Amino acid sequence: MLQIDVLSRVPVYEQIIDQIETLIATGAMEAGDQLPSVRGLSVEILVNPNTIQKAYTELDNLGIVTSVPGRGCFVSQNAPEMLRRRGTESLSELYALAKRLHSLGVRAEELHQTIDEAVSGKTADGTGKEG
Amino acid sequence: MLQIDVLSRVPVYEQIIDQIETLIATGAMEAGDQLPSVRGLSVEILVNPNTIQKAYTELDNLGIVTSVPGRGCFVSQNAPEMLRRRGTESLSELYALAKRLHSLGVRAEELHQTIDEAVSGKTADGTGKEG
DNA sequence: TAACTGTACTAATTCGCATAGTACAGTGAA
DNA sequence: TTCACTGTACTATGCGAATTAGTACAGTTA
Repeated sequence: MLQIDVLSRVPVYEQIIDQIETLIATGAMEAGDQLPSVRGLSVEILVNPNTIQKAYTELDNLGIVTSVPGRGCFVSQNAPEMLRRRGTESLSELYALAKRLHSLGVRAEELHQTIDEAVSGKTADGTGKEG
Repeated sequence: MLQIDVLSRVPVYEQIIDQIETLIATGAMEAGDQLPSVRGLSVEILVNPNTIQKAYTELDNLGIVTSVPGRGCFVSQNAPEMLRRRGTESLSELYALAKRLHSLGVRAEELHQTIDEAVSGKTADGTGKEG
């Protein structure tokens, strides 16, 4: 289900958060759906249960999931709205990164083209920008 | 001269690298210009000399500056070209971030608008996206 | 000679991340 | 009730990156 890269600079618990957010945002998971149990997911992706719980707790604090002791962890009703708001707030990161690249000499046209590629899911040069 | 944010998740030595790169890219520093000495800068921005040296060493490895033992550290002749190449390579980061924001529900138009704001150095909503 | 420059070490500290283990309480079906 | 599941809480530990501290060496230049 989830793909964890232990070599990444991004902490495992953040990778879990990001991927669950993506699953919800893309419609792969809907409001009311139950997430994998803390212990079950820890076995599946070979990660300590504490790390899973840390991710779930943060998702709960973000209002994206709702944890019910004894029952499980479920996608909250207003998760899509929270995610969109979260994305809009993160536009500041895009702003800062674009500003930096532009200051380094990258043309505005290249920046816009990269946005188009990201939105369409394609790359113009085939260099594999995911990696 | 340099502004260090010790509360940032970005390591101090990376902040130093980024800001010196920006100074060169914007023309505030030119090829042949001498950088502050390791010890001098450490006193000025209240950072350990080893941290300064780590930044300088990395800038040297990137071909952006040239260190001369006994003389000092200078902006290399082909620094602008190296910076532009570095910026182009970093487009993959912009690609990944844009892809993620789009998956969270942020419209392509908002992404392009943010790029425009970053390039022009202005914000449409005045929320202070730098911060 | 003296004061600067970059460079090269070792040691210690701090902090975030992750793991390991144990324990407690709520839920729901057999 | 019993049992297996659920989330939650807590302590202890290990690890690695970042940073600081201190010392030392060699080249440059007035």
